Amino acid sequence: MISTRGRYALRVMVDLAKNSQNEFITLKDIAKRQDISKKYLEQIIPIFNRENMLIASRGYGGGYKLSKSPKEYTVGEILRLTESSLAPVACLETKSNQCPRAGSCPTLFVWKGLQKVEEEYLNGITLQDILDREIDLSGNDYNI
Amino acid sequence: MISTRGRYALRVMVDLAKNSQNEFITLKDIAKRQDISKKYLEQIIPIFNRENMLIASRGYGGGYKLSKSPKEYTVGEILRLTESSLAPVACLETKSNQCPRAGSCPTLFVWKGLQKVEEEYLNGITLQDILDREIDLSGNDYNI
DNA sequence: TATAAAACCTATTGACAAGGTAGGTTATTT
DNA sequence: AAATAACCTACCTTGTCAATAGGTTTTATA
Repeated sequence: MISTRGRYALRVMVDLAKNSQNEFITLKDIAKRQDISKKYLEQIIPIFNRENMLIASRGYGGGYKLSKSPKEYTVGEILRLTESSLAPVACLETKSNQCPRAGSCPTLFVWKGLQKVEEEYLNGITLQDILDREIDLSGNDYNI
Repeated sequence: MISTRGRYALRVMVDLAKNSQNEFITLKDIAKRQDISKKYLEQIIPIFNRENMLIASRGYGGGYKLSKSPKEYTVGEILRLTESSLAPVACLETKSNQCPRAGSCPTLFVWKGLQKVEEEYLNGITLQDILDREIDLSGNDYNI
């Protein structure tokens, strides 16, 4: 299950994509707009700065803005950076988590396939896709 | 993330599909074969009995067997019964978990789409598919 | 009919991660 | 200098997972 970290991160990125016309947006504003604890966001969002996905500016007049066009961010990469793991089962998380029966496990391919399906889906959606979709939705949530 | 409950349940069902030629198989045997705590399985497997997916027999000579053909069980239904939730995010779990912003949330369609992709994948795999696949794999895990 | 063996039931526990809160430090503009 | 913003690190509370434990009920066999 995707945790609040990943969900909040995505909402912040969408907020930035939507509200920044090349000027810096403060986390304070985003936190208020999204109704998320600013303190909590402060430990999530710097991750993207380290990966050069955001440009940060400290001090008066500072804030964040995207470093690239919204179509160059996928939901998949945003979640990979913020979620502890996107693996659908523990035995696919790390090598050390791999179970000793992996070599003969008849169900392993099920989980590998699930992971593939998920990742392909998440890698196929960009921030721009979300912005485009939002225009369609404007005001209702019936058409999904 | 799929928990041990769901993973173990699937392994037990595959074990039954594979090892039962219409006779009852004890949880003791399955637990030993799968190297899973029998006591733990005892609180998972009766779920399937209640749903008439398994036939249980108590007492001497008793055990479990499938009530239908392996091709009539999907991974999806097995997981839905054993996992607390298959929703990819908390806000899709229950109505009471739905967030107040749902009506205007620009990211909600992403999660709904993810859920759909996952469920379609899991509903598309049967126990028979797993048995068939196992023959191919026999002894190696290179071809996935 | 006693006994063994099986499923079934319910409570409890220990560990761990999620989801924050708190209090500070560093950088930058006015 | 002062205000404001990002950034860092430690802590804490709560809930769930993954079992373990100790029983009860059912049924075939000796």
